[in-house]
Amino acid sequence: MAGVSAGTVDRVLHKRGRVSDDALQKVNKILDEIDYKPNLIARTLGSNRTYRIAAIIPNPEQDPYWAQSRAGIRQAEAEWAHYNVIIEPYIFDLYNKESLKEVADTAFKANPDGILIAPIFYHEALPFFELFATSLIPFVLFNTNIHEVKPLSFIGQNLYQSGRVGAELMHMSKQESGKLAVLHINEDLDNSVHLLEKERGFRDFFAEKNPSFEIITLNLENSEDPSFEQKLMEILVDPKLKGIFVSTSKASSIAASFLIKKNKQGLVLVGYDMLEENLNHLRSGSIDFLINQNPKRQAFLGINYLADHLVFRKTAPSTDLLPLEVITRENLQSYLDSGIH
Amino acid sequence: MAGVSAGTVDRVLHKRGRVSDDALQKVNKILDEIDYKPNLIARTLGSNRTYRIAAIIPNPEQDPYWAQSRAGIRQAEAEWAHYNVIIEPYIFDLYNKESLKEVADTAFKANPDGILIAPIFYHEALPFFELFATSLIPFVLFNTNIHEVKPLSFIGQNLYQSGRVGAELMHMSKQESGKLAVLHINEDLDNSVHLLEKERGFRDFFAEKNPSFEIITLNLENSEDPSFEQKLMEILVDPKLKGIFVSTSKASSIAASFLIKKNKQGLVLVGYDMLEENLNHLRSGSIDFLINQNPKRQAFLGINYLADHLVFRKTAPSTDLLPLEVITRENLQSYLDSGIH
DNA sequence: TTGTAAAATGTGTACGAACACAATACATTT
DNA sequence: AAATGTATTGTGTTCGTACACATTTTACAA
Repeated sequence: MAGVSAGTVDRVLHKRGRVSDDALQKVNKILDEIDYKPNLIARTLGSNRTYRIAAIIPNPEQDPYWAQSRAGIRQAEAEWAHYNVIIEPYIFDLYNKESLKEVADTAFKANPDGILIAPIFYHEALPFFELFATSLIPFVLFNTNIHEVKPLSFIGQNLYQSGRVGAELMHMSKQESGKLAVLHINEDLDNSVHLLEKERGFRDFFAEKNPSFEIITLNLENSEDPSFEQKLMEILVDPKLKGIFVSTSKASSIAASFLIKKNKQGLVLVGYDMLEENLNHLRSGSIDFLINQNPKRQAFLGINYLADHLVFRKTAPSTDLLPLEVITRENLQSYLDSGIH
Repeated sequence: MAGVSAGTVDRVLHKRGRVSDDALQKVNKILDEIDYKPNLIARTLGSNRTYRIAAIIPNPEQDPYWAQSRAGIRQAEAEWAHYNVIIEPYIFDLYNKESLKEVADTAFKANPDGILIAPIFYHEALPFFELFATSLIPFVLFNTNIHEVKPLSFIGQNLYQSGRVGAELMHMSKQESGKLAVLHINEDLDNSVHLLEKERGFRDFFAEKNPSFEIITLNLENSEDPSFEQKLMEILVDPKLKGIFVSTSKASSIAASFLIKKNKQGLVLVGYDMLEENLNHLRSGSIDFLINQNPKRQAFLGINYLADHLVFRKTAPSTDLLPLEVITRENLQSYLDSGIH
């Protein structure tokens, strides 16, 4: 149509240079006129290349939360296998910050076409993003946002709002004023910034809606700690305590088990995530609500955004904040039945 | 590899016949050995055909609920455009059963490759499914299930469980016993079967968990009906009334507006769906909870299943019951932000 | 005018299938 | 044995693009 060969059109389309101004004009004119859209199918067939995506995540065996992320990656991998997209997992130790560095380094040296990473250790992860950027390797963050870097995409949740939802649920089920506890169980100080965001949302909600509630914070480093039980007990004995908001997924079932052990009833317990143990507590009534952070879907989407970017040149959303799903006893099954939705 | 030509392999792969037993054996042996998986990309390129999907739905302009379905179809259409999948909408009158028949007939005569239908009029829709089946046109039902027919897929929700969730939410926020009203506003008798499913779930929950609640049912045919206000008022004046469970999306905001108009406060109102009006009531507090039926996603998935079936020969789930999402004031925005998720 | 390198352009094949059509093999009839 | 028909098998083109490579044009110096 433009009176030039396919080769020239190809050069224009891919900006490979080596095209005269004259030809460039002619081709672009036609391209514009016919509103040319490349056939993505033919493109992937033609280029016939394999894309490798490195997935840098904590060891799934150390925490069921991360096992769900792993599952999401697996699912995405299956869907993209047809397009010659390969996922290479790089697993680091959840309790060892140095391990993240080593693993990320290995991943980088493998020179992948894209990187998905859960940068749960801020300081250790930070230097890598420059590396990725200068090497022009697109990378996607999930679970933990790091605002300074500009990833292809971040996938997670609004933590502040998440805390507000937790507060709302608690307020809903306990109208009479009293005492509420925010419980953090976390061995990592860096990560506590994120947990504090949830707490801030939680407190803000009550400050606005019902300041008569007294809210206390309980920071526990480790559930295996000998002082753990004692510290938790101090708070639980207070008869005015109406509810507990637990800021992490693993801790939710720990807290619930503790309540059962101490035979404390009538407390509202709001926790996080659909881990097997949490679900059991939800079913039996020792946990009242779970807010679903959907680690599976987060990782799934992360791979999707990368693959779509690589294979189809689609633009990924710079941030994708997943809905704050409220899981109760009655809607639980519907969530389990519906796959990743 | 099997010592035969590509043509013979093609015949074996597609079961076109005209292959000797000998060749069949040889090809199948190799196919099995190398675990042959067709390249779906190359297949769509090679076959180079266009698929037409007929979408038979109520007029989106008559109801915001159906407007959301329409939006879901649009979104799916955009994603499948690359694969030469075309959606042809067939719109029928939400308030005219005959219209469904006419429109479905037209759709069928256009001889589409697949059909998505919201069969809200049971009797009128029923005969078409035989037609579709004998013509070997795959069809997907959404919103309303019709058990007798065997569609490629049904997409909807567990209505009984949905009622239970509504009850659970109400019970959560009103511990003191009292009276509760189930409100149906619906001009269609057939459809009321579905609403009754929700009611059954609602009642069952309280029967199990707290039988001391008295539950009454209010069936209203039309909000424009002159007796509408009077009938509703009769119930509202009862000081023991603690909450209202509204079984349809459109009615949710009608009920909320009514409460505001009559200045009734302190009632828990549980309704359905993220329609604009409902969201406003949720934000202002006149609606407490919405259960999201996700009409947009239902239709979106319906097209997806059909297109995946046609283009990639993927097997669709015979039924896909979407999660019963609980929308509150605090998590509302997160749902709005996250697209179709 | 010629030579030469760089710039610009064109050509051909591959990607992995689908499908139309040609060609061959085999059995049966004459 | 030739002719015919049918069953089986093979070949070639196409889909829309990517990319390697060949070819042509241009600019400039000798």
